[in-house]
Amino acid sequence: MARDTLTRDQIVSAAIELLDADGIDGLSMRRLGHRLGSAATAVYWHVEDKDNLVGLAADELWGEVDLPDLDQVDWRTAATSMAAGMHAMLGHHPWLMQALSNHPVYGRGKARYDDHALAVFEKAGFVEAAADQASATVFVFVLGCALGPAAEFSLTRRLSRDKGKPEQHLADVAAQATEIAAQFPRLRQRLPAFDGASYSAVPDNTFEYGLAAILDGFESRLGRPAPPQAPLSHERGH
Amino acid sequence: MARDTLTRDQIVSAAIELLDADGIDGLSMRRLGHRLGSAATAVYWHVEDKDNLVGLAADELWGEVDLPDLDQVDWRTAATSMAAGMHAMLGHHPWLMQALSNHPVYGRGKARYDDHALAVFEKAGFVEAAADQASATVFVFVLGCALGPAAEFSLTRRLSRDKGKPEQHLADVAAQATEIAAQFPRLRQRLPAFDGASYSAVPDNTFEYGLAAILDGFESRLGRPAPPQAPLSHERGH
DNA sequence: ATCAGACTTGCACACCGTTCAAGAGGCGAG
DNA sequence: CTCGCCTCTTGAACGGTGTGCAAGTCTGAT
Repeated sequence: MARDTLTRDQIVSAAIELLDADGIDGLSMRRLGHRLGSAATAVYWHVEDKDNLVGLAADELWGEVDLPDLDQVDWRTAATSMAAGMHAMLGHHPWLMQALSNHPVYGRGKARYDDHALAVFEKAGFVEAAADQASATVFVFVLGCALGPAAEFSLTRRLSRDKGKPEQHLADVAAQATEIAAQFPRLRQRLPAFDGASYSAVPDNTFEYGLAAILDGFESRLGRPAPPQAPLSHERGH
Repeated sequence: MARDTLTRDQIVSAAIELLDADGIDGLSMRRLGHRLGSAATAVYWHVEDKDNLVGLAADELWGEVDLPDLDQVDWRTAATSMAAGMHAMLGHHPWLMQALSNHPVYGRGKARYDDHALAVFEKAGFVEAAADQASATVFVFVLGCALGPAAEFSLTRRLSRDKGKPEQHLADVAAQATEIAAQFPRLRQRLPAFDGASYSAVPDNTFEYGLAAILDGFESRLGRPAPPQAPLSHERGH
């Protein structure tokens, strides 16, 4: 074995560092190679693809979320803890949302998380498919929570690359905001961030609020047998 | 005014067609120019940026979601209808998730949707910030639901570009799946799609199920005064 | 000492978003 | 009619990207 030979793990963790620092656009194979002290194309021996690489990176991070001990806590705190862990993880690595929207992640780390989540809802008393659905519901909710911040992060990174742009962008957003405020008085009244800065329809504590609401819904559902429900139409009428 | 001059609207709708057909990687300025019968760079006179362009496209689509008449239906059906409209829209344009994770969308169309959603939850009886939070909760949930399909779409598009890859990818996924199934028996038992194809932890009807659960949670919340709730820690302990 | 294989390298290709100076075309003023 | 202006388009060019490929280097076993 050559003295200085690359490792898949080395590559992945270097990639994660680059991704955390500069977002998904900041990771180029050449930069990664430079970081590793190797030629850019050396990576291709250990990893099939760039997509594959960020997939590995993503799965690595899934594996690092710590999981609650189900014998120690009730299902609701367990679920809350798992959601919080995932939420925090997505917050620390905003590029993940871009990665996940580009390429599905199947991997050991992700499976580990899913498995534990399933166990939580089985413990709660959900039977069969209901456990899958309940688990997926909070999973999907947490993902959605991460989207806004991820977009903001990505935008900020991009703006800070060419300086001078930020203030022009702020001006654009402010103009947009006042135009919108004029047309939709309810929005102006509600969203305090409407005078300039950034306007987001998602308040900061949506995660806590929404998660609590979802778990409330689960509890009320566990009390009574599940009512039959017709699927909604996914097609827009016109 | 020159006879054949480009319009912002022309550009945006052409961009949407390209995006729908080939995903976000399939939209290149040169292809767009070709489609419009112009040079690639002509677009830059009407639009600042590529990011800007897909932002406009996204907002256009927000504007096309049809909104329920709040005088005709109760709040729960209204909320369900709005969520379904958004869900369908995201399903028809899978590239949107990638766009949204890359660049926040502020625009008239989005504002219109947000405003109406707010009205729904005001009608439901949510007061002040609670309306924002409730609205944001289902918003964020629907976004999360769209992530998986979006990723799948993007992957499929990419695979079908270079042929021969698809079957190799399927083989990889299948191998991965059996390895995972061996390690996590609970997952194998639960997820039927584990024998090959694609493995997703999110069942098909998660949208209907989760939405109903969320709205259940809202109803139980509307019944009693909101309990005080401490914010969860966003930091991982270590 | 030799040979096979594991790994690395540099070059090359095709494509990308974007800039910019130069050009073309219609329109109002003279 | 014609001139100049302003709006809009163009083609070339730049620096960057992911990746394929033939050639090279190093290491450990024979």
